[in-house]
Amino acid sequence: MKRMGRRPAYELSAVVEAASDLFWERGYRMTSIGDLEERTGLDRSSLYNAFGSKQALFEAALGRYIEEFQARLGGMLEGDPGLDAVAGFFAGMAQAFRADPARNARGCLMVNTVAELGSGDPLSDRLGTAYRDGLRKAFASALTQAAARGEVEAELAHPRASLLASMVMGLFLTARIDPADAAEVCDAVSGEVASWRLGRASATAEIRG
Amino acid sequence: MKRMGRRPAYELSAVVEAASDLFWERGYRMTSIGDLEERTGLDRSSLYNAFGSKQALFEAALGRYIEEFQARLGGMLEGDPGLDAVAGFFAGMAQAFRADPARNARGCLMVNTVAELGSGDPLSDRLGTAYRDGLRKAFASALTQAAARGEVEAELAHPRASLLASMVMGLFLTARIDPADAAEVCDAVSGEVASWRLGRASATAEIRG
DNA sequence: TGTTTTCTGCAACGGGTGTTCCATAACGGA
DNA sequence: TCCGTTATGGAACACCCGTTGCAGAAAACA
Repeated sequence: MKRMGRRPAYELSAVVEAASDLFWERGYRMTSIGDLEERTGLDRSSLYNAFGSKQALFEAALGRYIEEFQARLGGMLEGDPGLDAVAGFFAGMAQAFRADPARNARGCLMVNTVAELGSGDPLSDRLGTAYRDGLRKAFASALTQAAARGEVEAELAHPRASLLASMVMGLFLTARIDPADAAEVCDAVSGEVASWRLGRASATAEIRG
Repeated sequence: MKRMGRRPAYELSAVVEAASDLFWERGYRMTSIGDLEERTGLDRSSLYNAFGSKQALFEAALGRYIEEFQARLGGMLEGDPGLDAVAGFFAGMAQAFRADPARNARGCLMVNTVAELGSGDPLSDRLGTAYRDGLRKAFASALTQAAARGEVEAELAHPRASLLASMVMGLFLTARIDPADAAEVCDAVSGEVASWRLGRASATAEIRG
């Protein structure tokens, strides 16, 4: 039989979430072990006992963040999504930016990480690519379904999906400069997306409305 | 009469450029004085004698970068620009990404800096806002002129300019993940911009062509 | 040439970093 | 209760960082 020892005084998921928040605000390099102690409430020794290194804790935080992000992205695909779902996704971003500007001034942990660690770092490369692919696939899936319904042109689904993936990253970065401004850009994107509907000559009606 | 002392053994602009390159590749925090010594060829004491601090050198590097970037942006506005100039700007980005993928995997120094220092840092806030405004004004100017010619709708000029500004940031971030992919997205953006021309229902012709 | 001013090379400093070690505390099973 | 195991708290480690001080070299003027 396996013998048990002293039980942790913390909840691991809560620690990862707290660490994630901190990395999100300050970035990997700027966040020190001391900061993590303060935020998580755990002593350094407990952190090292649980994760082994700062980098491993960072990986755990990134993993958690990506999972959550993918889940929210999956929300866009629920219930036979069409062009409205794509436009709605950006409208939702706008709403989120406006609802809590201070929180959204952090942008996106994954975007920040790619910019900070950049290309060359294996972790950043791997997760950055996965992040981009997740975005692209979600948009491509929605736009392909919209095309099947005759809402948009089928052959533009994939280039437009890639475009929107880059757009999302740009929006998170813009939010880091000015969340209110980013919200307006979200609305503009939403309008442009709506204008992709076949049979309309311009996006005016969407933006005016 | 003013007495002169020993003359510097370096060219200041070359030092700033070398430092800029290094910050561009590794970010502010990741770049150490030792790295800067190695890259610039100057001793620490000479660097401190010339600039006073690491942060001041970074500011000089950022200033140089922004100037150069604004100049390239101004190129878009030369000679009565219209919608083609805007589409061409993104086509030019695509070309640059493809011509030197390794170099462009660094993305954009300003974009990286905003993501790294984030909101809160006064330098990043100031320069980030200036960077975004520069992009927006350039696009707005071109789109407004295009509208005056009847190429596009006038009332969409400003929201679309903001959208494109965020798009550019997203493109530089995408380039950091995969320059070849970023080049394709540039082409897609170029096609979408071309489709803004009044009297066409879709972007198909632009992208097919 | 001598003096003044500036730049250069080298060494060191104080502070902060991520990490490790160890004694002790808390728990489960024998 | 004793033992094995695991978590905790605290101190200390070695290292790297940005920065500074200082003695000497180089240039311009008297």
